[in-house]
Amino acid sequence: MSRQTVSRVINYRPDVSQETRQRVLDVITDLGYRPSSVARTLAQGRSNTLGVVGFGLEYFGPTRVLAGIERRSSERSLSLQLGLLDNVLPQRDLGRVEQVMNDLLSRQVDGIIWAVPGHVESTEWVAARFEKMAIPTVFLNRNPSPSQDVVAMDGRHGGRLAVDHLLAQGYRRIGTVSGPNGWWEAEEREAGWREALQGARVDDAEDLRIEGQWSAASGEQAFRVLYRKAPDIEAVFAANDQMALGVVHAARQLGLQVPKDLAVVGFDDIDEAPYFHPSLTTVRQDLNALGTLAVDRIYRKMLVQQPEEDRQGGISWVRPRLVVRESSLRD
Amino acid sequence: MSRQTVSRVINYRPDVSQETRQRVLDVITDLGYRPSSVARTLAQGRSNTLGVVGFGLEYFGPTRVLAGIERRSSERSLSLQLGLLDNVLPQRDLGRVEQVMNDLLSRQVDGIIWAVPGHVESTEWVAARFEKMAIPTVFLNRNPSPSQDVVAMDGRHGGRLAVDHLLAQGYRRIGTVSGPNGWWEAEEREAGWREALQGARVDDAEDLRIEGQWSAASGEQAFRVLYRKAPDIEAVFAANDQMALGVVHAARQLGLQVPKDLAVVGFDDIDEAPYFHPSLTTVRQDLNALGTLAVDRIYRKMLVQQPEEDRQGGISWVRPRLVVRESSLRD
DNA sequence: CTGTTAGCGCATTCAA
DNA sequence: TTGAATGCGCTAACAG
Repeated sequence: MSRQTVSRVINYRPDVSQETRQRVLDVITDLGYRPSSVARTLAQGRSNTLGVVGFGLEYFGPTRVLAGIERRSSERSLSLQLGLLDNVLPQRDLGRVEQVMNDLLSRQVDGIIWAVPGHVESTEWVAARFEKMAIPTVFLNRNPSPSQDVVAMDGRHGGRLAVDHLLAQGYRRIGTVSGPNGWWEAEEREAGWREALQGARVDDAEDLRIEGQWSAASGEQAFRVLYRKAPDIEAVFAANDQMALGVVHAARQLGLQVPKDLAVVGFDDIDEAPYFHPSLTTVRQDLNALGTLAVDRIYRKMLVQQPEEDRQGGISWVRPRLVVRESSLRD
Repeated sequence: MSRQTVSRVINYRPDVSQETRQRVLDVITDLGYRPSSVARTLAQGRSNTLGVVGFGLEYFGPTRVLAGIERRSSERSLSLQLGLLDNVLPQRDLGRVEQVMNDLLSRQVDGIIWAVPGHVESTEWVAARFEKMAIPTVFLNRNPSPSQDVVAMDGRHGGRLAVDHLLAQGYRRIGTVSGPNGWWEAEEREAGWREALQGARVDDAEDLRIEGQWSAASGEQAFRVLYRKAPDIEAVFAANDQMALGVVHAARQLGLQVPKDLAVVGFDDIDEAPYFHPSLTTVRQDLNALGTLAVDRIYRKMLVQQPEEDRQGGISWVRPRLVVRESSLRD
């Protein structure tokens, strides 16, 4: 029997007779034969593999997104080739970036999901880097661009949800501990805070904004500074749950009770949030959905033969929702 | 110029003249030539890739270990091929396991790190599954076996540290909320608890042991039951920080103050632990080191030509350490 | 429905 | 130090 016939069988081609197919299958299981996807990739030029450029594994968000990507990929029978970056600014660690990209490309991945958090100082660079690349790419959580496919969480909406909730309870002096300057997600959440306040005709809020670094320690530190500057602050929207935890911690040490003296809302809804003391009101993101969407999106791009055709790009938003717990409830 | 010469250049072979080498390198950068690792793998039979079989990305431990593995791999110029399992019992999800293993093997990975948490009901199966496999393999966090290479966290030691700390402060009625029955790591930590108590001649502790499921919710639930059975309980060693958080939560609702009425010690030292209220005493594991060690270990195995030679197996332990905070401090 | 020929891009072996 | 022949395991295109 020829190798061709075998190839046809393992590729589920219809043009093989039933008995031949069965005979081949029997021998295959007998011999424990395992088709080499390496050879197959070389011959076909495609690998059924997705390249994912991620950002560390120390943060909650990126990790959960990756989990979503992994699950959806395996459902679609795609393997993952993973490369992680430690710096939000790829251009600051060119060596590593080139190593990762090179690895992905030389392995013939069929598409790339760029899951490194967006940052003002990197958007230009990333756009340029991918400009001439012929490979289908989907970007996660960065600013929309007409020429790119982006899948993102609507942090602005989330910020509005959080602040509207606080406003609805009568709070007016509402501050925010934002994420690090320059991070796209941080700026979106902050914009949501600002828009909600403007919508309620609350002015002079800019002095109630302070930068954090995502960590609980930075949240604690930030609130200390904020409180010194504006002791009349009534509520805080923190751009993630860890910082919210830090804010609560600082408030307690400053003799403030949460939520009695200070209302706090976080962002993410990490698993521990319901068990904090007080339990934390927060904005929940469906990170898993984000990953799923990214895979589906790139999967479609991969199927299209003409790379020129649906270059339309565009952004898909995933909307977060508010989860109200104790930390924001005025008595 | 022949392809052979090019091949020699990109493989850093010594037998090329300086000028030829330079000429080739120039042309390479000019053309943006990128060697195909697929073709290289096919020709050489090795891929410079590590296969990692991990366990979800929803848990703290496995994720951090993976981070350590990734970092060390990239330092050693190894790529990662990732496959995730959702069930601790591989034999319960045969389809997925075979899919993952098949994928790794058909891609010619040079070694496999099995990073699925050990479980009594799976140890037999896993051992059998890898018995005849010729590929270098290192196992993470499972029971030592003479024939296998295992890298593991010494949870037993960690448990002893936690309980000795409680004993040193005069507590005697020390309970434990363990991890799910059957999980190797859970049983090790529990064994540490038991050994420490026996070492201090504290008997009758078995009624103070209750099973949790790693989650904060399960910890809360467990402590409620425990407290009902034994209201004289003075301290709790929880097998992870989330459950410890749940215990604190339950205690508070039961009218107990931590640490005044109940001392609590966790395990893991998640980033939020210092910011809990009260801040959480816990056993810190260097998960990054665990990953690093695993990569180093398999790297060495990969280099050995004779697969038979150093079949000695053996286990490498990583020792956790105690971090004392408020939740366990009497007075 | 099945077999033949050719080639994917590289490394190994041997010859020059 | 360089080049030529051969094969890694598979699939595309064509022929039968």
